[in-house]
Amino acid sequence: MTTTTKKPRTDRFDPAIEPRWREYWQREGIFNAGRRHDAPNRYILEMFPYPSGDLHVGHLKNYVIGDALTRYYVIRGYDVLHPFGWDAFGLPAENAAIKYRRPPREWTYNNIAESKSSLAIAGIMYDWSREVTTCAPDYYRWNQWLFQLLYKKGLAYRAKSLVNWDPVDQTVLANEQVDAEGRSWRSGAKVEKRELEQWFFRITAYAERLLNDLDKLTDWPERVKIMQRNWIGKSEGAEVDFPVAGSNVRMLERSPEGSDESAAMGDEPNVQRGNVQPANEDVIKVFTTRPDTLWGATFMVLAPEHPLVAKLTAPDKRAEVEAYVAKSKLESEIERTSTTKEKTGVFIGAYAINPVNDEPIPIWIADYVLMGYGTGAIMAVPAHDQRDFEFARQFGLPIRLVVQPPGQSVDVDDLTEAWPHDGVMVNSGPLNGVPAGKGEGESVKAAIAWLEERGKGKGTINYRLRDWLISRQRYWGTPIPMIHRQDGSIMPVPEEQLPVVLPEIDDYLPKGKSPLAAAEQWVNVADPETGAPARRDTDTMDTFVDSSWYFLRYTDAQNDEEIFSKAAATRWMPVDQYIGGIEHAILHLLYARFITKVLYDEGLVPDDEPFRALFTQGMVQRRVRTPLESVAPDIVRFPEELRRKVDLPAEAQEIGHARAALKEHSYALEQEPAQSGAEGGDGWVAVSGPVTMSKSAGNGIPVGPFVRQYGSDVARIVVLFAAPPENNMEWTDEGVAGAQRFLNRIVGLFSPDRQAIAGEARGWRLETSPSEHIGTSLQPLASSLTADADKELYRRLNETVKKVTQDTESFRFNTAIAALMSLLNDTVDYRNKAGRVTPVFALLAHTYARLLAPFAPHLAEELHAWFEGQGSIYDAGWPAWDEAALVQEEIEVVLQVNGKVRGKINVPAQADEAQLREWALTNERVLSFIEGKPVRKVIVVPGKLVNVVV
RNA sequence: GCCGGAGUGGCGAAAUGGCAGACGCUACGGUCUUAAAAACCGUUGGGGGCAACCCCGUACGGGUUCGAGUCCCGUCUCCGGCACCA
Repeated sequence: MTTTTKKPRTDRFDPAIEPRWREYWQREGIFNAGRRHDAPNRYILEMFPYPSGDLHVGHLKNYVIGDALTRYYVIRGYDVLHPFGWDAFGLPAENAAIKYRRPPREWTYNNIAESKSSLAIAGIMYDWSREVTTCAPDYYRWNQWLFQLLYKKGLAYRAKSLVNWDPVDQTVLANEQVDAEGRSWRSGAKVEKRELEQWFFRITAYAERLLNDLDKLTDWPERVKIMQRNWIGKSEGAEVDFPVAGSNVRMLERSPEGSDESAAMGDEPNVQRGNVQPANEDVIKVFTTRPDTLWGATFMVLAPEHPLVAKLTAPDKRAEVEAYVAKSKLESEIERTSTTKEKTGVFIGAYAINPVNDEPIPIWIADYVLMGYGTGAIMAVPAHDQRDFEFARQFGLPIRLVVQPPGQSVDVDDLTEAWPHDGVMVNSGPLNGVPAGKGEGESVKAAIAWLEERGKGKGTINYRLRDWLISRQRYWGTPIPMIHRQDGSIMPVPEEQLPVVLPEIDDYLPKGKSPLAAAEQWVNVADPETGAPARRDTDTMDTFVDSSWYFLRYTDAQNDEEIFSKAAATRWMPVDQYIGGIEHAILHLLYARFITKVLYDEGLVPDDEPFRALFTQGMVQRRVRTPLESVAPDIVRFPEELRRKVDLPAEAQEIGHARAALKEHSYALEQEPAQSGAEGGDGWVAVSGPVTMSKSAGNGIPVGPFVRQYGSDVARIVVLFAAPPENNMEWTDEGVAGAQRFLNRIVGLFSPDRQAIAGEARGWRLETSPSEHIGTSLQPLASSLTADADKELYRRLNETVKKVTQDTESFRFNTAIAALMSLLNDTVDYRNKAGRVTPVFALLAHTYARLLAPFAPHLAEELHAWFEGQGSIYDAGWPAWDEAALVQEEIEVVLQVNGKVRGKINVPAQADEAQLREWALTNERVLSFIEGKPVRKVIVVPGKLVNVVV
């Protein structure tokens, strides 16, 4: 694949042309925002990356998509904002710092420099004057300002929260750092839940708006919106107050004689009532989506962490309860929420009073009830909830049917599972006979009305969304700009003292609290009001805070007076097109929407949604070739001579063996590719399926070397053509060769004619009017065309302009490029037959360069220089198709008999229905398939087909 | 378990309800070359036929329609998200 000739060949795409154009674009500021003041705006944005250093071609995909769109809108005459920055705070820098004993800052800025140079080499163009780096004080200053804004608005608060605690390393762990057995990834110690004071953002206050406004986002992928809806997890129901019973209550029991009675008869509940004492002052609030089943609540379950557990536990149960609480504290989230686990729980020796019938019901604790959802307490209705049913069976608790399944009588003893479906209410006092359901006149609404009338509960809405825990006991992040005063109160660092600069420290290892706590000089401050000794908050912010508003900072990145000016935000926001990975479908996008709404409520941004359109691109994958031995031990037995060159037929059996063994590990057996010059493969390797390009998989192709050898334009075509951009795509050598061939063919077609094309163009030069939306029109030439071949090429050109335009705007880059390939094929044929440069061919050449501009920008600019000699192609305007030219004079119409294609005829395009019908019914081939049968019906679709039904 | 999405050649994929497989890759045959590579030309869903052509074919089973890859119902498989969420 490497060319041995040193001189660039004029009939091939030469990557050596690229650096010149990159420098030209940079110098001329072609892609800087604000270049066309009066033109309409576009804000195109790729999710900013964590600066990981050298980029590989997999990283490039995201940027290539954004770059293609940017170039498309620039050539169409828009004023485009296409900025870039770095999500530079975060754990990897800290881990590297711990490992290499160098400041995270140094490591981070080195990586930024490397990544930036990769982007430059690839010719991905940004307005670098707006670069944003989140670890720079002039950025995180505004992060701190934002924190204080939320604090002042009551949206930032401090509360205790359960976190994963590694008792060996004395540190807090993220959920992802705890394995399935609940052990720390680093120390291997059993992780505990520990309660710590943490900072939260009150995102739940925006839950309803975050949910409802999803409907406004018509240009977001449906699945992302669904994921956000699920995450917010709205459910409607009721909050019901269960008073706690005093002493002297008897447990709810099933009466022996009642067990075989049909519960469907609407009898009095077959239970005995205890002697109910007046309730003590404690009330347990319960959230339920099925308040109509209250009459079937036969016990209550609290989360082990529920605050009332300690208080309510009977003295004789205390030891047992405390043991259970301690045990569940040690369990990981994964263990605890495993659905296959058997139900466990402990009776705490206390009773609650069911408010609908004053029955005492026992209170249990169980880990299947989560403190984090609803109120951390449930009423258990075993007949109609599967979890409660399992719990009741496990511990012999009573089950009472209150929803009668339609058309069958049910004995609760025979139930094998709960009945969570519709039916008719029974055993439910005032609700008896009401249909079970959520609609008007149905049980849930009736139950809520009943509760509200009596002050025993109220209809309510519950969200699964939790408040956002933003404090981290970490070094490499934005310091939380708060001061803890002597009296225990907390106050913001005065605004004029911002930023609170992250101090330099030596030891980044967390030790139970933030590493910042060790920076005594930094921590100790004077109380801004009293001058008394006070201490800074030593936690840093979650990096998701940094990334929840960076797109706003781009609109006014140099502003050191405010976070951004309202005018700048109004000019550019919302982002017209946001591009990034699906992995951010929930957290980042939800947080960014939340912060934008907060700023909107402050009157700082013009729109309460940040991203008008969202595109989630697929990843770049590549197969990994590894020595056989490293895949599976059994492959080692593969005879040595077979791992070298082999005689296939003779050794087929062994090879088959190896192949089967490899398949078990999802690998394929392949002969090593021939080394250059050598004949055939000289050994065998195991080849994995396509896996995402990454440093850890070792299958990334570095951007720099690739671009120097093949060219950025080749990389772009590979990535954009191989598959629709939302799909994962496999990077292969064959794909690279195909892209190269495509560009070579373009150069091969136009290069020899460049002077003639430039000369031919003189008379009817394309108009260039950048501010015009539609671009330049192809029409001027149309009327002068006489030859059929010329007319056909002109039609194909217009057809292609239309397709490339529409496909580009709708992210179908693969089909846009396919259309360009197809037109190229036709044009090569045309040029060979014409034998000279005709006006239509020259027009095509000029136009083709423009159509190529979003996808192979360097070559497009080179072609433009050949043909037009001056200026950038991005100021030359985008071609508009000539709609009239798309109409063919003669078209092919398909003839069908009973829906099967039986022939085709060429007819004038204007032929009307009657004519088409006539031609079809007299067509020989059609007649032969009719075979004299009577014609029942003839369907004519003008311009398309005629279907004869017999 | 719940909620989504997707199943089309050897592969990546195309196809406003109207000629299934555009475009590309691979493979095979050919031209050029001492040879190879590159480039160029041709073939490439399956089956049948000397041929003109014919039959079958978009996961599976039904349905709607003159006509279904596309719409509807059911089944299977795969992928993704959530998951003891009361």
